Amino acid sequence: MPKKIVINDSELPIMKAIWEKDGRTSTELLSNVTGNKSTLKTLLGRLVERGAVRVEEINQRTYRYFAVVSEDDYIEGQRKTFLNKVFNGSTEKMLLNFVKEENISADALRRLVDLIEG
Amino acid sequence: MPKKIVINDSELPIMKAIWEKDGRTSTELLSNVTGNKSTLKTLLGRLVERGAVRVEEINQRTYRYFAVVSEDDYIEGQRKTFLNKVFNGSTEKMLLNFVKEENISADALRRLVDLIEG
DNA sequence: AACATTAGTTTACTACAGTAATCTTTGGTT
DNA sequence: AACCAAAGATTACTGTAGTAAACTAATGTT
Repeated sequence: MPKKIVINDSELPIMKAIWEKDGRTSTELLSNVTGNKSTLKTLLGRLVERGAVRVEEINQRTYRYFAVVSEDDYIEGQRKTFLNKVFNGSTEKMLLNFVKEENISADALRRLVDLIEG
Repeated sequence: MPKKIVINDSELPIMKAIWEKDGRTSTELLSNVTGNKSTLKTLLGRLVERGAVRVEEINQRTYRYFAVVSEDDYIEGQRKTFLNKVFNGSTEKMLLNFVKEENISADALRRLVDLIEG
């Protein structure tokens, strides 16, 4: 199995910017993320190192950055981790908790039902 | 605001054991958790240090452990973090994703609707 | 051409999670 | 009383996240 590529919290804003628009140069990219530029550059470098992001060299001073790990991959990983860790893998328990604590309306649920049933 | 008490992943099994039954001695407690005893003892100590767990001394060699951070507190923290981090705080997006990816049935949702509407 | 600006690389430091061995008591056993 | 087993405390080591300064190279500006 290809070992799971981790994206940690400080790297996430950078990934989000890449997901938002693939193939930007680092300048474009990082101008869309807040924080110390040097730090951001380090984080971007680590993402590349670990294979979450792919670089394409345009010329000696311009690189374009592309997501290797997709947002869906990321969400899936987070969802599964969360579900297992907090609700022992039970979607039922999870749903119940969200509905109760996040005040999800009956209407919102009905809309979901409609969506499923087409 | 009372600063948030973090419970990290390796500590979680210990907390779960405490939530399951409050007030056990460390021996009872840790026998319900797998892993190297020395490690577990360290983790339990850190939980006490950080105030997630409270100790009551019975006598010089026996202590009982009680949860200060409740399971609900923990779940709430995790839920909020997850929601913000992965779905930018949108319960709608989150629900949609779970329903799609975790194959939640229309029936399960209807049961939730009933529950809400009483 | 000299220089400042800026992109990208290297180095670095702290905090903390994860893991566990060792040391120190102290209560139980022979 | 002597000793052992076990509880708990102390110490410790590695890896990685988070943060950022310093260095280097290349480019555009005057």
